[in-house]
Amino acid sequence: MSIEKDLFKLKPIAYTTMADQVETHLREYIIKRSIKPGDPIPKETEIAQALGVSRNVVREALSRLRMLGMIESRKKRGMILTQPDVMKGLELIIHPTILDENVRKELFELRLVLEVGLGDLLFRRKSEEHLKKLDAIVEREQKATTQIERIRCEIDFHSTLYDMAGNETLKRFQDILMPVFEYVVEYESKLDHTSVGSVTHADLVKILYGNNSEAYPNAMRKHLMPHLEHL
Amino acid sequence: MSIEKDLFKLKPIAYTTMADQVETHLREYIIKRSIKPGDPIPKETEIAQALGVSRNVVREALSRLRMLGMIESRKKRGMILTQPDVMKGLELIIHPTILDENVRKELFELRLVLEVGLGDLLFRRKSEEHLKKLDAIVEREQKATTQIERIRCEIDFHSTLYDMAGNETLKRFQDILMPVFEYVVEYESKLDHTSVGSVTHADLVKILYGNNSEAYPNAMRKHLMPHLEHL
DNA sequence: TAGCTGATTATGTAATACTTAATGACGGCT
DNA sequence: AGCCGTCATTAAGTATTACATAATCAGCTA
Repeated sequence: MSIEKDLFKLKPIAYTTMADQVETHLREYIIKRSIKPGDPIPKETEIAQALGVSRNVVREALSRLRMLGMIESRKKRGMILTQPDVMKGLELIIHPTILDENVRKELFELRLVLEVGLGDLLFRRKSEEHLKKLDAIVEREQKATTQIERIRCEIDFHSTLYDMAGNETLKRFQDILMPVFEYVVEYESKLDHTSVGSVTHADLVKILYGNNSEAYPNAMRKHLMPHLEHL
Repeated sequence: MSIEKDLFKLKPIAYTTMADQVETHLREYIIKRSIKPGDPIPKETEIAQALGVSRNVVREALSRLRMLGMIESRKKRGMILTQPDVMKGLELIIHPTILDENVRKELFELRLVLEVGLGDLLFRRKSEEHLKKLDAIVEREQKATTQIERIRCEIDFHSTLYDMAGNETLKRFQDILMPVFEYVVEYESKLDHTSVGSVTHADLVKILYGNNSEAYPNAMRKHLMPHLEHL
């Protein structure tokens, strides 16, 4: 029995196809020649010939890089390297329903970590505009009558925080993960009935208006406490 | 002039190839039928015929999903859905040299955010083992004579923190981003000469040994202060 | 029963031909 | 001379065919 397990650990023998090899070849090519966005890369036929494979295989490899936004191709003009969106890859994989329970849970933990650690970016980049927007959301929330409206405010509030942080990559990260969060929260809400932490959104806004950046992390921790207790 | 800018905003007209369409088709297929890892998906020829495209195009789409680890294929057995590694996509894109300056900076900010927010995971999951390991690293660091050795300790210390957090996804995230961090730190170190925050690694370990999880976030903030000041 | 053999099946690879869009050059027109 | 339309060219996108390869199964034989 343990022998079998050991055998499995040897993994299904890393079988690499021609397309795989061409892909890594292209990556290396790009890196070694330090090709920059906008620079052209060789034609499909040239690559095929140079590597001694069919154009078909080359196209598979290129198709992958294209999906990740690493290259763009126009007819006749050939293909050029493009500045990829770092988070594109994440976006392509993350779909709540195909992720397994545990990974969803881990991603949600990641969110908690991010929001607690967000303080310094917020205090450095906050603006009147953002703070007013938060005020408006808090007000909307207090007037809200339905659960749906409250949840919408909850989402808006935290999204606005990410906006405030002034980090596009982080914001994008959050946008991609959002659907997963909603999924988890929905699950959690079946356990405890939307219990609220001892620090409210209004409290957080008050802190953000001030200058005491030390107060933020633990305030946010208290705000998120209901979630943290699930860990 | 403003007219030209407006024209550019119309974007390069979302030109979608057959492969793109087949790809999204497959994604929808998988999601709508709620196919689980291990389940088989139709044969290449079946897909091609069903969608009225050449097998070639289908293979390009499948090749993409395969790269992301969403499917696996064996000859004859056909293809099966697999549990993708969420961070695979990131790994495929992130290479320090092809990322632009600004993105690298943003990713580094992300790191700072993560480490400050890490506290709750650490206090919930810490173990004697991990703490002892941190002790050892601190000791090694204090005995270190070369700059290289100190940097190695720095990396080990923070990596161990991520281990301690007991979140595989987060750990993987950190592992992927690491090369970028090193890149940024190298850049930073040319500005100020590895100035150290007022809280040392030893101080952090002391806090982690204790029970006061409130102390962690601001301690880590002080530790990272030299970096934070660059924001 | 065990094991060999060959048929079958689905993916991997190659080769060819054609379509389409973008580019540029040529040549004619005002 | 400068503008414009036409046409050839180029490289990517798509389709088709053929074959290689590996895994699986069924059937046959010892």
